[in-house]
Amino acid sequence: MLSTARVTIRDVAKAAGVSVSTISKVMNNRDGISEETQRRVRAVIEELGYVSSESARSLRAARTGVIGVLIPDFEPYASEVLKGIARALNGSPFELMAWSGGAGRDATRGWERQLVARLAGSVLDAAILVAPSVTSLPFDSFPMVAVDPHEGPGYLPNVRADDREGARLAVEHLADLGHVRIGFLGGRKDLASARERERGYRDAMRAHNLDVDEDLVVRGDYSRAGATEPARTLLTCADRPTAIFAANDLSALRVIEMADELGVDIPGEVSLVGFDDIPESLRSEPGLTTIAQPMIDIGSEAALLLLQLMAQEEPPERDIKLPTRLVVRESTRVLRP
Amino acid sequence: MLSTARVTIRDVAKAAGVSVSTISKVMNNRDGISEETQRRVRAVIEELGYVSSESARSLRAARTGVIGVLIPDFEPYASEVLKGIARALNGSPFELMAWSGGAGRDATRGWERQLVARLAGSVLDAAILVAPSVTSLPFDSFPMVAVDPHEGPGYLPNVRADDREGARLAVEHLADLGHVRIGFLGGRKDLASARERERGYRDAMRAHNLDVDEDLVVRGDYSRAGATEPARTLLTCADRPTAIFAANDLSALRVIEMADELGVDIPGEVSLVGFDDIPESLRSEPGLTTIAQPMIDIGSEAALLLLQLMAQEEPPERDIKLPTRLVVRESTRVLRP
DNA sequence: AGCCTTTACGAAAACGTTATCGATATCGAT
DNA sequence: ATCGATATCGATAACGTTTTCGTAAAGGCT
Repeated sequence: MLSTARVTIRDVAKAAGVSVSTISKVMNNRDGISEETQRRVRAVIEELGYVSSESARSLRAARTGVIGVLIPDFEPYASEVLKGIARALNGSPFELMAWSGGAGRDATRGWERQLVARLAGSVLDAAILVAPSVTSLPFDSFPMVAVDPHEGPGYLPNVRADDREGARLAVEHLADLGHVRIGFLGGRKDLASARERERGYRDAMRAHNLDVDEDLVVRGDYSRAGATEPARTLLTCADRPTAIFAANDLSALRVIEMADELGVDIPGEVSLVGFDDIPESLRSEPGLTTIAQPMIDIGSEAALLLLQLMAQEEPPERDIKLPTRLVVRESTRVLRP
Repeated sequence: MLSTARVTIRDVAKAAGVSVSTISKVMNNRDGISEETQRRVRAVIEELGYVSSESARSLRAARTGVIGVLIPDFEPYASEVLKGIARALNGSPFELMAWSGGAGRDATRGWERQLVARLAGSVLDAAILVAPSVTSLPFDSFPMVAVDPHEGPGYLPNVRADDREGARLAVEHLADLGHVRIGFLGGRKDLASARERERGYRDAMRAHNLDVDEDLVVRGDYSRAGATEPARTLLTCADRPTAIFAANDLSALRVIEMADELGVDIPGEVSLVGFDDIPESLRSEPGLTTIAQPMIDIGSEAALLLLQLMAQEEPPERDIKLPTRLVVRESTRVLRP
């Protein structure tokens, strides 16, 4: 049982007294093999515990039956989207693989371009790209769907939240609480979502006749670490804002940590709103008021869209935008003068 | 740019006017290639946008630089563990891949056995198995670590929670609240964790001089769907228990749904404790009292252990057991007669 | 009996890489 | 000028599959 060498299709062929091609045909349920031979071959396969090598199969075969999700990192947002994708693919004939290549060496040309090139057509039959940052991809016949992509509609078929409206909800909530000096901590500038949320922020500020102090507009990269300096800037600047809208929850959670370090009370001195409603936001102290986006549904919709693309069907909608909603917890409070 | 055919190493060789071997050597930073040639080759690679095919490379090369996490499904528990693994692997030279093959056709011989056989040695350099159910795996030289495995210590190097103690905490909590008729909804019987939690339940019942009514001991499979019938049994049986300890949160959440359907009030009529403390438990109505296990830490520890194994180091401990703790929310209440 | 179709199987060529090893060319030393 | 060492590169054989195509045998038909 504890064999060190892999048992190959050749071993099976030899043991069964037939050719390699026959084994392959049996494995893939091709016809042209007699019942009798099939039985014998299957018995040998079972006995030797033969399983075909994925890389060899991928290399040769046209289809692999696996759908890949390419993500920058296994962070909370991607994890939730993944759950949704898995749910939608459950019962389909496809296997699901998630590959995180963000930290890879060659970030210059876009991690997703590299990953797609490496995996497309051989390892993968199709892919869902989460937060891709490149404009074009060198593959036309390869089915792909983007979630929270770089470009807006028109680029790849994509699924996203209504980022602008969500941002508007966030600012409106703060304005309703009486806040005037509202700072903004932005996200990865290469993503449409970050730009849209900033637009929503500016729209809503204007709609409420509030001035945008450009000193209070800073940007991170959606990651926890990337939010450190922007958060410090906002919390320590001369005329500190009384409220902050962070473009995603991970950044907002970093603001909470920084505030704690700096002795700034949230929501006593500063109110804070995030975006996403990742599970972690529920556990923070104080609980984070945030704009919830339906991450699981986004994943499911993306998977469904991809399935349609793979079936050569023209999907009814190639730019799917899902609604957000405000979730009020403890990180926001009425401004007291 | 929109080329339909893949650009192979041969194309690059032709374009650069050198042999295929030279391209390969440049790609892999082997020496024996002059600076001058390297520059020219790299330029062509850049120009053509060449990226080597993962499957071809996997097939031939000894190492791939990829660590795989094999999970039955992208459900909350596995997702949290994945976050921990990703965190520990961040900064390491390895890429991370998660493959979900549980739903695969051939569940008979154990999904992880199939997956390992398919991926080991070619696609993957090493693997972390989450909740594997097989006793032995046909690979000795392939580094593997199990999380929440079938067997207890001695099988594969593994990381797990202190399941028995956790279960004890759960029952003790219910007993302290005055409950006597305490039901148990078990998990996948092929996993050690499920057996340990049941043992912990029985231990604690005995320790509190409570009888275990075998009619109140039912079993699911840790999944939401699998908990449906056991949950119904417990909630509709003649002499209904006043409290239920579910072996994991997913099952507990199903109990909440069932109770809602059946018009049973939680915690008014039945108290409920889960196990895991997955993010979803925080959002349930009522909030689920549960035994928290450090899923992220479990993932990190597993990754660290795997790294040691891959470096041929003998790890200080091959059976890592992490502590649990009781988290009281709203699904449990003092028994009122 | 002759011919054509069908069935069952095998030989061999891919798939795109990496690794081994041999072949030049260059150079310094005798 | 000869020799041996060193640098640079290319042919070629793998890696483990799938697929195409050919072939032999068997069967059905006139």
